[in-house]
Amino acid sequence: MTQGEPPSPSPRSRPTMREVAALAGVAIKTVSRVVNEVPTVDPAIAARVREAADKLGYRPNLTASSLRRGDGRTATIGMLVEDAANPFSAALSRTVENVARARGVLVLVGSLDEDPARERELARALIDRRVDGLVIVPAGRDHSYLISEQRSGTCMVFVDREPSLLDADTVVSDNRQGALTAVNHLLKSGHRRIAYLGDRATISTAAQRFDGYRHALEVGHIEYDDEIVRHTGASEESAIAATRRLLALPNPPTALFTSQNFVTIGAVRALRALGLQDTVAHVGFDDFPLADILSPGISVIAQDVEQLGRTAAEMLFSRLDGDRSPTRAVTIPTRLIERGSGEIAVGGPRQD
Amino acid sequence: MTQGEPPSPSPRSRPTMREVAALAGVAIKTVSRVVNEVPTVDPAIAARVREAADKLGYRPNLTASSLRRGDGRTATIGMLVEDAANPFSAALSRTVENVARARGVLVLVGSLDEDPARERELARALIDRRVDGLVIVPAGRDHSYLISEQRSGTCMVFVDREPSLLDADTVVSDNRQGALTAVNHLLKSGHRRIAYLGDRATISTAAQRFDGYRHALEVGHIEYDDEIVRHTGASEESAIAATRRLLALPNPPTALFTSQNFVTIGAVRALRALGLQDTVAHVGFDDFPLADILSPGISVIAQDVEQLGRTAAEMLFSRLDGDRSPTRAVTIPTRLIERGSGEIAVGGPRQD
DNA sequence: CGACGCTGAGACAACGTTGACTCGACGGGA
DNA sequence: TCCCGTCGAGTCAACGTTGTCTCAGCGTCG
Repeated sequence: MTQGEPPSPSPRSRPTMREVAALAGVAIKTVSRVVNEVPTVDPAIAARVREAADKLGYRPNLTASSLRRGDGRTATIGMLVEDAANPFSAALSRTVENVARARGVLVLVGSLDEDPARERELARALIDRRVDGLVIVPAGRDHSYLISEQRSGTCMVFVDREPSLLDADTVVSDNRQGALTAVNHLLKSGHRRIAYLGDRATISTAAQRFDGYRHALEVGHIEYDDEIVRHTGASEESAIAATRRLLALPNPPTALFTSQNFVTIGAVRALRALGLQDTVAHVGFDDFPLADILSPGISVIAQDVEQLGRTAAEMLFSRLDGDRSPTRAVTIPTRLIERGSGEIAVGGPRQD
Repeated sequence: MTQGEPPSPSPRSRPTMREVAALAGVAIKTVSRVVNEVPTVDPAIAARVREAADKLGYRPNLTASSLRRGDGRTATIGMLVEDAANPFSAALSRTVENVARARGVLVLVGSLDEDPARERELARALIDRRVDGLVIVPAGRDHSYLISEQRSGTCMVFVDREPSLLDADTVVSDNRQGALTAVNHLLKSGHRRIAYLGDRATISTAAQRFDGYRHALEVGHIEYDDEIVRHTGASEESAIAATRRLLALPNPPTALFTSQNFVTIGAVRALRALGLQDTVAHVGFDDFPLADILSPGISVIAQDVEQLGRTAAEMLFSRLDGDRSPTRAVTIPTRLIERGSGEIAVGGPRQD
């Protein structure tokens, strides 16, 4: 296991402009000018300064610079997601990173794990580091604690879920319409007993998707039945258990609408374990990798994660660029992808 | 789309200790003491200060604080991954985040997309922000540009891939042994014509896995055949094409060893498209979600991503805590998961 | 030939905070 | 009663950088 030398034999600290200036025989301010590429520096002197900087391995200190600078910008934004490891959050933060990258801005990422306390802590931690702005997938239901931050000039955009008790820019998927489309799609195949399986109803996206579900039933003149509705957590395990219970009912559903990623996967697992994957129709909200390769392929309402992230980031940067217009709420459409599971007719595999 | 009021009607800047001090009628230093919870402050005064701070919505400025403080710590580390959106990188950065979180440290994440220039840029950008340390999944083959940073006191740990031309702490999976295990496993089922399909050979992990493949063949007295070895890029598309070409050979392989995530998934797609998923044996390096739910399930050499990330983060923090011992190279074992695809016998489905 | 504008570099202070030091008040022991 | 130690709060400078101002030197034009 042991390999080499101590990593820093002489832990002397980082060179500063002062040292570069001394070596180049100029004033600190001149070094500053060269580093910031101010054109009014004699090329010969600039070259000497650059040489000295290279020799010492000088790197500018952005924290000091942003402290002194007029705008106080740190060229860093904060991003709060549900869990950096889950595909949705990962894709979202990557998109935001891409937009930020184009402007030389870095992204501090934090995972909330659906914990409102953690949301507050992390938001504060980011603000304490004076990030230029925040992109937030909120976990809590009360964002009034951000009002003062907003007034202090911290820009923020909410993605995927709306803020509560706070007026801020927001970008969300059209959850209600997506759910409605999903359920309508199942109705079209003749299903009349369609179960709802979703995340906790306190989560705004889940609530909206549930709302779409109910609305679709209403329009289709299907009586709502509490028995085949389950608001479980967003874990595969609880979704598996819930699906099993649903299908063990005396009058089981012939179709499932699952309103979240992990819930969908849990349902898929449960259906396969019961050998019902070709019998019970299933549409899930939010696409996931390999959904197309399963048999049957899983039909989903796909969110445009890239556009969610890009729009949010662009809104944030336009605020940072000085946009003072009223806050906006942008809705990104979803799209149904038919892969097989959602096209199963009542009582068995597709007939056509 | 339009919603509410302008987000910051009075963009007055953030209150500072000075203003809190003025409101509380004390000196700035006293505010500093209260904020830093120095115990030698009169409780009554401390309460007054806290009240003033709350009233103004005061938040300490960590950039200023870290600038002035002796250690210059920013309570922020940088993490460079291949692509924040891919499952391996996402899981890795989440684990690092977890370790950092326990210490009140935030993580700046950057994606390299296998671009060495981007690696240098981003590493510099992080250093310019004076992160306390770096966790790097390198893209390049020359890290000598980091020597001066290391000497300047920036701690760094490499994960998943070793550094080149630089002596630094490293945590990697046992790639060679993992590949060896995979190929041995296929040999055990009687396969003699085992194809290798992997990422570009310039990537150190790919090279090591390829090395394990060759070594296993050697030990098994199987002649190495260039024709069934493909060093493609890490994309599903190129893996699909390569797999198709392999299986169209006059003397096609009876088993596949795919040495990377996306390559594995590409091979799975190609096999299924050809209807050969139950005929050609297949072991992939690196596990992926839903690998168990496919039929057949995909046998893989699973990396312990959590331990990779945790070990790397812990090594970094122990350096930050002053550990000056020689650099270490830690190897994390892998483990074979049998799910079906790797247990297919020569010439068809498993017989037992 | 002298005044003036311009160009390029340096001096100085300040960003928000904290380390090192100072100073006043209070209490206890001789 | 007086001196000194202690405790709590304040003053000052500095972290590394940049905005503002100043100033020296030079060329130009009347």
